Amino acid sequence: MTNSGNVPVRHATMRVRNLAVVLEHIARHQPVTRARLAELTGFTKTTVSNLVQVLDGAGLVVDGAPVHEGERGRPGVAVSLRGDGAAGLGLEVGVDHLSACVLDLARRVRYRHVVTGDNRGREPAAVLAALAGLADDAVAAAAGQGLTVAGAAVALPGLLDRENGVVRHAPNLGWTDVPVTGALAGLRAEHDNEANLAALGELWFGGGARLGDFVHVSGEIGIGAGIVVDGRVFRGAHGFAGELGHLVAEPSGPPCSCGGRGCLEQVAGRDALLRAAGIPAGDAPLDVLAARLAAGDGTALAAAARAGRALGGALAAAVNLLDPDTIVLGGVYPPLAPWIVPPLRDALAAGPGSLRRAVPPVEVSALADGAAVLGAAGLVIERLLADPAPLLP
Amino acid sequence: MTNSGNVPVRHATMRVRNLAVVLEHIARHQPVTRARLAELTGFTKTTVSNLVQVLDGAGLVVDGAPVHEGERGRPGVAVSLRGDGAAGLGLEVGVDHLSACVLDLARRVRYRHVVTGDNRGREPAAVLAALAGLADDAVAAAAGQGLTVAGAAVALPGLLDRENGVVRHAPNLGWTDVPVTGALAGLRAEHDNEANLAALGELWFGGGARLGDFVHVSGEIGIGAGIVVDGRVFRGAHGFAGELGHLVAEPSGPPCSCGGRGCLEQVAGRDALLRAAGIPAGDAPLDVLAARLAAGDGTALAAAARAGRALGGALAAAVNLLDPDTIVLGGVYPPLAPWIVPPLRDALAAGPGSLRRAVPPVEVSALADGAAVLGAAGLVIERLLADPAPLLP
DNA sequence: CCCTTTTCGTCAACAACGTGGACTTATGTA
DNA sequence: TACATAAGTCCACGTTGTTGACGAAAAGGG
Repeated sequence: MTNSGNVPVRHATMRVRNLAVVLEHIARHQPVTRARLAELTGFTKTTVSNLVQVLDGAGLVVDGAPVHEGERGRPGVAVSLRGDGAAGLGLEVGVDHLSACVLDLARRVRYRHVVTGDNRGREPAAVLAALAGLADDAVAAAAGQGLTVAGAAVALPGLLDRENGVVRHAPNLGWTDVPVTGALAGLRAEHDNEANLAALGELWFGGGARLGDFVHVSGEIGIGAGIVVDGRVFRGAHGFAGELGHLVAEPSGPPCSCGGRGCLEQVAGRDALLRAAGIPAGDAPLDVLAARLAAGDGTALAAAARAGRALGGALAAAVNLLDPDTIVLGGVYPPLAPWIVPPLRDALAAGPGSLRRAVPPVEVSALADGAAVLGAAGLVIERLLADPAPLLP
Repeated sequence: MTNSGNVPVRHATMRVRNLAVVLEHIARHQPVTRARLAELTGFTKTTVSNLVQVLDGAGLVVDGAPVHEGERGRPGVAVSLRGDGAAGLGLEVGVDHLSACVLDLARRVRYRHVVTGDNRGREPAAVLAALAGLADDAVAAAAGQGLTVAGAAVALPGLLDRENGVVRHAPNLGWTDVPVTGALAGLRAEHDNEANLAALGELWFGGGARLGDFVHVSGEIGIGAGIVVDGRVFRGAHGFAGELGHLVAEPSGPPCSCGGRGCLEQVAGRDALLRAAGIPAGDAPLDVLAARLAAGDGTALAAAARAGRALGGALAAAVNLLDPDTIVLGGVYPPLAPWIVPPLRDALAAGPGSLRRAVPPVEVSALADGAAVLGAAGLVIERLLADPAPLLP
């Protein structure tokens, strides 16, 4: 009976929606004439003019120089997003870093800052205070470029209650039931899982034309998956969907903090991988791992192959249940891809699902660390473009 | 970049949408006064009156007797759906039956018919012709009650290309690349997987107030899952999501037609279960199985326990990836539930996912066979209620 | 160099639709 | 019988997209 999304529409609703339509097309096609916008949207030229006028009045767009699109005829006026208009702030609490990122309405990166430092031992309040400091710096830096931060999104590595802004359980930070709402003074903030936001980062900033249907594997200490369908994140009933890390990879494998046995992240997670490869904690252990793999170290190769097989098996289950178009590996995996992907592909192809059609291609994210912050900031922009009402006077 | 759903809104769009809002509220609250509709929807009384007038003109609703809701004041006029208005036709091609079902706009069952008979040996064309016959009978029967069938949906047991109306692969029917579009003369028909429609059947007709977030396990010869989130079916990128039957239940188990090994449906599917229990093909083998279980037959009990454990393991994976609120067992499982559910719950609870919160409750569908036809017909109604435009003059 | 063609953007009249308040009708209570 | 209360309708109005005409600005042809 729950048929959400069927809500009364009044004139004001119609207006906001149509403003969003025009704004999105402007964002997507950057310098665009009103005439072209009319073609793109299906509105009449008059309506486009009116809507653009409103957006202009709100300081979101500007008229630029005349441009010549066709062969003959009067040139149109290029409408563009204002570089000094609204912006979105992305923040990330990682296990070993905090980061911030500011995007303008065209999703161009305008500011970026990362602070490394282990957050595992610190009090949640101290971490959140440091994050708020980062946010203040970012807002100030944005203001220096004439940008007004209109909202924020925070990526957190754990299961969280988005409604109430509480981190329910973040095992790798050691957080349980930590309220995060209100940590950011005076900013409308939204909180989401790191894996979900990393997937959105891949959607908007990933190499090439990433279509809107994929599963992004976020390999960190834990392993999460961001499920993107038709350009939107699939979250399940409570927002906990995509917990790839606790699928069973080896039924009689090592015990996991979740109470299970042989969970994927005990085989293919960052720490498990390093342990199996015999690499001690230290500076840049992943670089060490990559070097040993390149050098042909047997222990390291075996660990990578085992991780690849385990990932492939878990992804076979994900393919059966979620039917993604593509699989993208992110997090710590890209540098290890040459050794992990082949066994992964084998396990994936051997697993069931071959019945239906070709197994989805496995790609490797070109994004370095920070897919999640980018996704977080991009999400703020997404929300603004979809509903510019808060930006109007 | 694919941000579907952001489409220009014009006056006509607004109207249709608002008509849908009012119509849905009428369907949901059956005899309702205009004043109450105004409260429910948030429209003014005037607007409600206008919208109801349009719906009345289209023959979708009627004014009934005056009703007295409050203590004092003028009584309101009860607006109801017309019993002799539009209807939805659901059809199902099962492995051993064909069935049809007609629902009115209030989703009341107005006609139902099942023809048993094995479809495995028959030509697809013959099966589809028989189905068309059933459809004709149903349309005629509906007409006899003053109902006009406005659309149809067909449930099919296999993977299908919904865009083009082609059954890509239905292993249990032996169909491959069978076009099903056009089989139904003069009816706008939609085709969908049996598991998806059975889940919708459970949503609309299942016992009690079934919330809009659950996974419905459709246990037949194959095992499919219908994933319902916020009242809508999750289909994945190509419409193949929910293929629970080919998750690996026993890594070194029996080979499967999909090319894998130890697939869930080779352990917990109908035929696998009967085979393991030592029950030969014959009349009502499931009744035989239930009887032997009740009698304490060791072989049967072992088979059921094994199936339960396998289901629990597969569902643990589904819980991690999909985060459902509830799990509902349907298809052949309800009569076997006393023997299958306990080991299933154990395996589900032991499996990972316990980290996040309580494991979702496992419920048993109260719907006998035919959840899929009901879901199919209900889907047609859903579409009509969400967009009554085709019904307007 | 002027004139025609083509395209862009705007303006004014118009139409669709929800809103607000007044008005009528029907019921109950004092 | 008088008054309060609630349901439903009527009419003037505001908002918003549409239609068609018009002026503006460029390119090509004679």
